[in-house]
Amino acid sequence: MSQTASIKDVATHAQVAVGTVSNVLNYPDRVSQRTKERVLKSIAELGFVRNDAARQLRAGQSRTIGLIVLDVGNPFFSSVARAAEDAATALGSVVLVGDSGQDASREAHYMDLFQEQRVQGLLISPVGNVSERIDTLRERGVPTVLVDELADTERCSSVSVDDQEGGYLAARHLLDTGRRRLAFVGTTSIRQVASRLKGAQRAVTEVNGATIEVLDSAGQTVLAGRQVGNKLVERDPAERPEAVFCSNDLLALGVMQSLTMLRTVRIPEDIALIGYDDIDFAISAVVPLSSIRQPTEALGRTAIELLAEEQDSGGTKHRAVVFTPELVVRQSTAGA
Amino acid sequence: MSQTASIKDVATHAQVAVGTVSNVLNYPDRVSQRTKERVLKSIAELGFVRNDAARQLRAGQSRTIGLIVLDVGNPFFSSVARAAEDAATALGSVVLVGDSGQDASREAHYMDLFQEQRVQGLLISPVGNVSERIDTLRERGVPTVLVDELADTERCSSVSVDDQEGGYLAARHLLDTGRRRLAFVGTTSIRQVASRLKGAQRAVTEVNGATIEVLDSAGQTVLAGRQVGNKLVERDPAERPEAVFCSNDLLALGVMQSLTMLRTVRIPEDIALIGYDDIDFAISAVVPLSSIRQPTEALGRTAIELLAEEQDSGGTKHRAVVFTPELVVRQSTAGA
DNA sequence: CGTAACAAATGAAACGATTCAAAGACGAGT
DNA sequence: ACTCGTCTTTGAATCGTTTCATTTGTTACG
Repeated sequence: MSQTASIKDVATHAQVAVGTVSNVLNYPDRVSQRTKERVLKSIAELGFVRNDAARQLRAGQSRTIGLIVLDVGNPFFSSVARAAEDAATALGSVVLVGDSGQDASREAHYMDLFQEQRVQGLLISPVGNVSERIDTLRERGVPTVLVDELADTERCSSVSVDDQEGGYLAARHLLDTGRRRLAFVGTTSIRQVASRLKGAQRAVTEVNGATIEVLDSAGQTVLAGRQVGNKLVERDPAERPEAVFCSNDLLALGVMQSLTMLRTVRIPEDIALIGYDDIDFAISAVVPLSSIRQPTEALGRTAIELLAEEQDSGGTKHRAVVFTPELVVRQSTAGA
Repeated sequence: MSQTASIKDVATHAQVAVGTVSNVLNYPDRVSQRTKERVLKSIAELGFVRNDAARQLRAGQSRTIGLIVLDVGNPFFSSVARAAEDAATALGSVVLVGDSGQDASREAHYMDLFQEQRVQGLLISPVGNVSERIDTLRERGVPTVLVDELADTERCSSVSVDDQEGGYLAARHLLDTGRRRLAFVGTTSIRQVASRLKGAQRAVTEVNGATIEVLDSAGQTVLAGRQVGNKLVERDPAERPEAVFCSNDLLALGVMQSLTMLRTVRIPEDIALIGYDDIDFAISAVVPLSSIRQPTEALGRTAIELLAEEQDSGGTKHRAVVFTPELVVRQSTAGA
């Protein structure tokens, strides 16, 4: 009783064949009421629990879906992850979450892991170049859905938000409220960030005399934001931008901390500030933060839906769903 | 080539026995240089990837550790989870994270799941009464470590933070800064929350004329905090508490949002506010939030260490590690 | 040259579930 | 009593890996 009982133990105990026990578990209708009861009783008495490894081995596939995100600590991703989990649970699957931390080797590590686990499918916000690996996976019947990244629909499906449009919305809003010398803060090596910048630059070209300066940050965290903010504070006031667009809210909150720390810079009077993602904490910031809202629940849910579509079609049909972001105006970009 | 190659395919391709391939993977020293190279070449050519299910089945145990938290969206837990993941990775294990959402049935669901997966061990912040299930698991050789909850060391190990002390520290600080009519906000049905309240009450009894009112919240989220905050705003100013102690920072941020929304209540002049957890966002709040800091990284890391100890000792030795929380004073509780 | 000692390679058995062709049980119809 | 059809049950084969007792190959030494 100390060790775990197997289906064979249950069969012996209930005096039936192993196949019958299996049927009770998987096709209850095939089994007569009497034996079903007897088997269930034995299962309860022995405390039998299915061995998922054995089941998977036989099935050749797990009921697991792999999800690789750039940072689980980032509310944007944790929200997407939660939505994906809920949707997957409804389909009887489990989501395994891996955090790449924007590190290509960690990303590769998780891909290896998921491949060993024979996951049903993969949802990924890629860091490195993973297209070859995705091709390999597809050949092997493991569909992939890119998350927060537009896919070539020849290869796989994707759910994303129009980052260029989001960048445009943010910059346009800053320009519309009278700011001209803008700064962009973000890790531009990340594709989404680069797109947001591109959108912002487009908005800037539409307005005469507007400029945008790019400040690269070491990551997309609150800490990285604080570092950039400190540099801004050190500058001669005349050299400071009139408005700062951060590629996510964590960065923006970090920048805000630095700027407001010494009370020499006022937000939004001296410098307007806008973030991206509209995380829950944006509204509670020192100065409530304007932001670009992304439909995280829809992203997570749709990712799972597309994965199911891929599976149903045998990995032949791909679809790229693009959501549109939304400007949320708060005090940090109030009147010029 | 479309389907996944098995170890047998590799063996055939490299013209060796399956056992040899297995040895190349698991005991490279037992294999001669020549064959090792040949096998590795075949592995690369066939794109062989280990089938983890088969390996687990044979091993009788997985390299997976289950972690069940109350809410992954809560930075406290995501930080603990990340630390645990890092520590587990160093030991060659993977952490599977389940979010119970403070729902006993979801918690049970994840426990079932983890048991089917034959996890190496379980880390859990319990919601419901799980002690019997933990006993069952222990009998079956699956050690459990309670996270953020003190364990009876007769049964299992635990890592926790002294919640009563934390509650005491928070309330004492409010009292020390001259506040007398306190309010406590939290979901008191959660044990940690109840302990924090108890500690706070202890501090209150030490000071003449001090009182503490308990406001139960529907959950421990920003939203729940906003609801409580709205009720406070609706009250006659004379009826409002002088200081509010929230059982976590999310709640506190929510309360802060409500109180500062209409600018009728000033923090900390009219109402002082202190939270719990000291999440990254606490410092960036409208009014930087005082809080009680918990050593999340140490919690996660130690949890994995204790799990390893349990495994080494065959589940006989248990240890309860209790960390001490720390008061972090910011503007939200500034001078009386 | 014989043999002991060691290294390397072998391949069948085992892990625990699912599947499926085959056998068994039972009742109805003739 | 016999056959047919339906419902239930059986148990061997299978999935892919690891393990380990055994065989095969090689070297060293007397």
